[in-house]
Amino acid sequence: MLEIQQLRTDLSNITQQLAKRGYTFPAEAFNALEAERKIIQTQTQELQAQRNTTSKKIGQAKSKGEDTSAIMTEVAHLGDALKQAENQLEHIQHHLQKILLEVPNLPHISVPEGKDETSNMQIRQWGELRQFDFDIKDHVSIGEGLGLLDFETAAKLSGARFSLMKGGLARLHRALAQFMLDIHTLEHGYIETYVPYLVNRDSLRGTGQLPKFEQDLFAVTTGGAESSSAENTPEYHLIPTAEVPITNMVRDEIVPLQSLPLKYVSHTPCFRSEAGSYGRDTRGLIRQHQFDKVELVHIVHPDQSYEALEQLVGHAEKILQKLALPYRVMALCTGDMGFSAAKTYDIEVWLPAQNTYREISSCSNCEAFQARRMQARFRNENGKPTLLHTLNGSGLAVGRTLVAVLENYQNADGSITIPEVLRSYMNGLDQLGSSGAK
RNA sequence: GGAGAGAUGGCCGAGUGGUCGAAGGCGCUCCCCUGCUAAGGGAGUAUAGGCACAAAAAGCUUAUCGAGGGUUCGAAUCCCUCUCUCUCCGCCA
Repeated sequence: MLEIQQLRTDLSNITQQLAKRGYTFPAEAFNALEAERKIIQTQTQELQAQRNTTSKKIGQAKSKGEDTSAIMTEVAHLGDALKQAENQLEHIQHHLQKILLEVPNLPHISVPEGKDETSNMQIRQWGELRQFDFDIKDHVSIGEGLGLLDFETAAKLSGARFSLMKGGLARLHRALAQFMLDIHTLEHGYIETYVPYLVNRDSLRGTGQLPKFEQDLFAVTTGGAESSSAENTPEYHLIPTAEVPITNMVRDEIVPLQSLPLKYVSHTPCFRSEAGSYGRDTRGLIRQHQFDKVELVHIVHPDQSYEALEQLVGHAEKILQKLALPYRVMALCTGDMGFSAAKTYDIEVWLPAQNTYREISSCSNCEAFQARRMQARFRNENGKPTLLHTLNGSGLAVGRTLVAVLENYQNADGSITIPEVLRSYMNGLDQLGSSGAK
């Protein structure tokens, strides 16, 4: 959410900046509402002041035992006028709020301008692409070839865009998550958290998923309850990312200055409806309704958020480096960034079978955008409550990392070499496949 | 799911219709006193918004005692709904 004062005083500039991301701010509607708001609010407050002073007078008179009927008739008509003004004001404020909640964040000055991903800018590249001397397979063929990846059964159990892993593959998946958690907690100083996977609407509004992106979420109703009618809106949604529960820990809080920065990591499943992505990435583990992710969140002093963003990306990169998976870091352009982000780096891992880099992490500085929605503040140097800055990033998406490991570490016989750093999590196993791992 | 109790400022806690944004205490800040890191005295100490203004300060003003609604000229206080916490019972991985 943007600051409304900024919109009042600096509208044309803001409209211009939002246009860079392809968002058209409804300036005329906003101005009209603001003009109306100003009049009605002033009027309402005047009526309230009038009511307050006369009520006080009545109180004073009564305590002296004086007759109050004269004053009483004076305020008799106040009530209706006041109620009407209050209703009108509330209506306008609602409308304004609705507009505000749907406006995306302003891009940081350093963000490259552009319409879509073709304008994203490569920042750096890491690792050597492996040369294969055999015909490589994609992760689906590899996993199914091993008999450890089974989309058919997953479809029977649930439907499209679900997966089922077994044996060594399921374990490798777990190993990856454990490995990531250990690096982030032991080497990068994050606090491990276990969080709810079902959250309420306030939380989703706080991080920006609601009200605009409800169709991307899964909603949950209590068993046996009336199916969700308009009145009966679902109480919970499945988290699309751990960013939601983690970041919302500071919602409506004022944290002490000394506790900053807060750095949290959590491994959770994520649930996304993938509405509007029909036909995209239908094969394999890349785009699933349910996937695991290790999420990193920073809650920081506003002066430090861009420094924190660099650190955050570095922490995610570290995982790929330790796994020896080649990747590149991209700065997203204005048109490709998410709703809440002021600046985003994507990390893209090399997938040899697709002969391309694919997104495996997205690290964003949301500045005060989420904090303003959440009223997440800290007590600053002068003791004043001040909005925090929030950042989040994947460190990393576990399923996609598994895809990268399968494809980059495949052998000619269809087996997989287990990356060195994961072997201690695999009971010392160094290969999945021919040597007979079940 | 059943029965009961509760939710007040950074914290504790008083307040059952009128001058209450809220006693008192603790904590914190500043000042005074004090031959010394003690004791004492004094002052201050919520947040968000609106108006006006070039801007800041000051000013005027509104809202907020878990949330929302209601009664009333007037609500922390009365009524209704909801949320959360605690105790006991039931059920449950």
